[in-house]
Amino acid sequence: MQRTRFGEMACSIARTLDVIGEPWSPLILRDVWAGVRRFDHIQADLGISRKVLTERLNHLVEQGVLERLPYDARPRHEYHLTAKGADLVEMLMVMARWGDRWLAGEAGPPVLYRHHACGQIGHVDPRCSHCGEPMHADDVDLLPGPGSA
Amino acid sequence: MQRTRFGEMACSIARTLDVIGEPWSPLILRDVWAGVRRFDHIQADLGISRKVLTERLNHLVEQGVLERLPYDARPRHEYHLTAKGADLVEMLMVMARWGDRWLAGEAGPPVLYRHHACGQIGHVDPRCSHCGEPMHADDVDLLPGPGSA
DNA sequence: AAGTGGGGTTCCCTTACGGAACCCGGGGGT
DNA sequence: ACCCCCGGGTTCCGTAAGGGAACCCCACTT
Repeated sequence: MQRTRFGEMACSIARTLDVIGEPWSPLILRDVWAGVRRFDHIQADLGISRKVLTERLNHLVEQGVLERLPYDARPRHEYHLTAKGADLVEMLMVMARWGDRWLAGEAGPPVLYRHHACGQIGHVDPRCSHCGEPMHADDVDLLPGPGSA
Repeated sequence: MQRTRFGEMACSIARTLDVIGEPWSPLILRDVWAGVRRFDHIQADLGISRKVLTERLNHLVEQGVLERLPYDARPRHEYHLTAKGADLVEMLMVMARWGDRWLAGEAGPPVLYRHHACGQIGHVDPRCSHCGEPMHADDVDLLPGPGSA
């Protein structure tokens, strides 16, 4: 949606926004992740306009985040996450965690996450890939990397 | 920006998008996190229109993600992350990680993250808060929570 | 032959973005 | 005292994007 294209910036956050930063895109990914995979189901679930849903789905398919798969001999298809798209789900889980903490209020979280490995309800916890200790805002320094030109 | 307000939905992802989902907002938070805290500096760094920057900053302050702090006797101020805002930085780090993996290409990541605890270059790795094992798209089941009404 | 359901297009209206110009208050220089 | 600058916005206008509803095409089903 944005007039300014973020993809040109030397910033991985900006580039990521170019793929999934348009309005509705994260919610579409959430739906597909949660098993709502068909055009009309997504449209009904989100209340998004059909026009915009078409645009978003096409963009996400072009970007390799979703793929369109037939589920019938007729021209019927479903949207599925690719590996690239499945990798975005951690971003969704982090967003959900933040909303649970800061916005859910009295009622508590709308959705719980049960982790297969331990069978318990948990949430996502960002840790350093190197040492495994927590990795939050104040735990890192930013340095220019090879692609910083 | 979105016409439809996401805040009403029983979904923490949608509610989070209501706070930081408008175009430019994540990049503004990135700038403030990285130490670019003043109106004109952010404006120049992003190339965003002054009008939209004003709107975004006001919204982020209203939502308690940023605070406006004076840095001079004159009416001069800087924007800083609140605790609520600092907690969003993990989302930025996850987005950056995804962009680094899938979009950076030959040149490599534009920014490196050095973790204070271990002093090494690393990236954020989402793990289960309960057992500490990795938590990715296929590692969880979604269950209705207390706030699911 | 008429109906239905998935999956989109098309049209029109309104809202929000982008850009540039303008404004305002407090110093500082001369 | 006068003028200019600088941070931090506000105003105005043209254009592009979102929302909604109607329409369309195709492959069955009855």
